[in-house]
Amino acid sequence: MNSEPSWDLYRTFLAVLREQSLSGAARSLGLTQPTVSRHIDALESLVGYDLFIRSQRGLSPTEAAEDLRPYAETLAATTAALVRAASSHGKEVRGPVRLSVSEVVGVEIVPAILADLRARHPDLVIELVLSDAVDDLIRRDADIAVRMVEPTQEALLARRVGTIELGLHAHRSYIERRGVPASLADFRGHDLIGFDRETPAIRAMLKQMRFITRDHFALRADSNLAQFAAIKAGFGIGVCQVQLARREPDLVRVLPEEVSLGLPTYVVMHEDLKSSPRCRVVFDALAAGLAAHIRAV
Amino acid sequence: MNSEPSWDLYRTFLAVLREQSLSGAARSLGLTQPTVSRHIDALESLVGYDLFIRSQRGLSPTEAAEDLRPYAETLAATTAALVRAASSHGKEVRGPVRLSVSEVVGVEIVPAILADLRARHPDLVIELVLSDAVDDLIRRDADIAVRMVEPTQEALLARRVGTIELGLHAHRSYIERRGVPASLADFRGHDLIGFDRETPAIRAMLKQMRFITRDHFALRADSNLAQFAAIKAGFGIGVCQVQLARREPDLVRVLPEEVSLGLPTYVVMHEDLKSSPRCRVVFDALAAGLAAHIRAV
DNA sequence: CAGAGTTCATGCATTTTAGTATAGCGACCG
DNA sequence: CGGTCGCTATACTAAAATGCATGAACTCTG
Repeated sequence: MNSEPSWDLYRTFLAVLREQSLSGAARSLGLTQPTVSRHIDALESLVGYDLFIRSQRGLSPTEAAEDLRPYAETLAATTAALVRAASSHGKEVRGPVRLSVSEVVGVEIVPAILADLRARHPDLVIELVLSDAVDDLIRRDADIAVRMVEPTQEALLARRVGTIELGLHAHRSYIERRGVPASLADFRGHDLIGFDRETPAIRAMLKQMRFITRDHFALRADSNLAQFAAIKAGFGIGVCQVQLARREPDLVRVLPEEVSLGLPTYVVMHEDLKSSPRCRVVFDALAAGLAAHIRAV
Repeated sequence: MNSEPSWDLYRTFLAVLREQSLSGAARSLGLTQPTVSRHIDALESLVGYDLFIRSQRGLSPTEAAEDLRPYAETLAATTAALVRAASSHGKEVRGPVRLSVSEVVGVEIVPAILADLRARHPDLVIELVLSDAVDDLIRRDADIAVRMVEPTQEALLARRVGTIELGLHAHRSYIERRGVPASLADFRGHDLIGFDRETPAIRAMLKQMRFITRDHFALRADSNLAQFAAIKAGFGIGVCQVQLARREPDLVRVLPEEVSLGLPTYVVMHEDLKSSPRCRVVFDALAAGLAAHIRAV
């Protein structure tokens, strides 16, 4: 137990965890393999036990190393956030802003908003992360996020932009081929598009459709984007955002009375960043753009 | 914009922020002043602007440096957590566990629980932090926390241990001198002990005592511990935990019907740590100890 | 089964980084 | 007002970390 080790050891440690080899880690860090090797040696002699099992085709992490991984990941995310914050100090709107949104929102909604924003601020750089993880902001994986649950952390600044509505939809070609189900019970004879693994959000949805379980699905996909694409391709009936479906002339809503779920939608940002002009601008643009999207008929 | 800088620069940066001088930072880090100076120089040339204003009596951080501070603090907390996690790997219950509890809980309740625990596990080391900050766990400032609000982060493992009840109390000597107030309106003629700055928790309490405002207090202290001590010293009437007051033979409860507030109490831990025996043991001991304390007559 | 392409480990030279010593400047105190 | 003490900045030296070159072991492929 010497004095605290160099923080660089943790960076190397994480790289080795990710690359599963000293050589790979060295490449990704811009170092050489012996250096990486020495870093890991130092870390291991520091903690007093082995972190990796060496072999000729790489290093495989021990259980202990995996336990330490989340800390190292947090460190990496935080240094990245620090660099982002540092690289864009000042009153101008410039530098990187890291954005975390869901797949569907990131592909179908925000690009237009960002394009418009970028036109107004040519020095703005957007890093777009497609993720639903709620703690992205706390862990500094992102500066700004769009989330469908109300944020409860005090350190977060949230603005509600309306309610995204989910509903059942199908392509016109499918409806012409198979007809419209008259009721939920009528689903038995239809091709349903649904989830693969169950998540809390999905459980809420299922409460409305008690007859439906995972077994009824003819296509199972966890990606909402893939589900949406399947609906548009006429594969069958599935859930998607009502506001998005309206933009597609050939999508029709199915059983709007029986199945509807509103997702309160928020733009969320760390409170620390509210004094940052570039984050402020992106935050406001997102809030305005999403609100307009949600209100659109 | 070179390749990523050494993470050690961030550590030095934080030390300089804290010590407000290169020499002080060097002392706290076990480095020398020129080294620290070079680190700061490197960081400044990297971000492209000044982080500190040099003077003969130290360095004062610029606004930009203060903006970066929270990131550096997170880094420090995370490395510390990593070291803690690393230093206690294995099946035995040993090594440090960092505990974050409120002042009152930390002084009046937990010590007994910890003493008992330590007797059973002599290799356990407890780091006790007296804090109410809700994000201590996410930021890895602590491994385990006792909180009076329900945690909402998914990554947290929480166990409810009961409800801590708050009520008005006074020392017998005070009551003998001044009598018991007959109603809330009767408080005017009494010496009240209360808060200095208003917090969300206090606002909830105040709803029950609409007649009372900050101006009525004869003693204002933000420290609940100081308030409790003042009550015990016979200074006047104040709010404290009912379960704690019961242990003091000379404390009597005032207006139990009119003023009562239940705080749902949780022991909270990061989900990552549930596989760590030492954390598990502390978590369970806290849960059991607090539950027993709350149930005690 | 041999050769190409990986991997990690090790010895040595070099570069980088840290430490030592010192000078200069300002504040504080008697 | 002079002496002391603290701070930072700079030149020089020592140490430490890195890179290079190489060797040995293993995998994959033709």
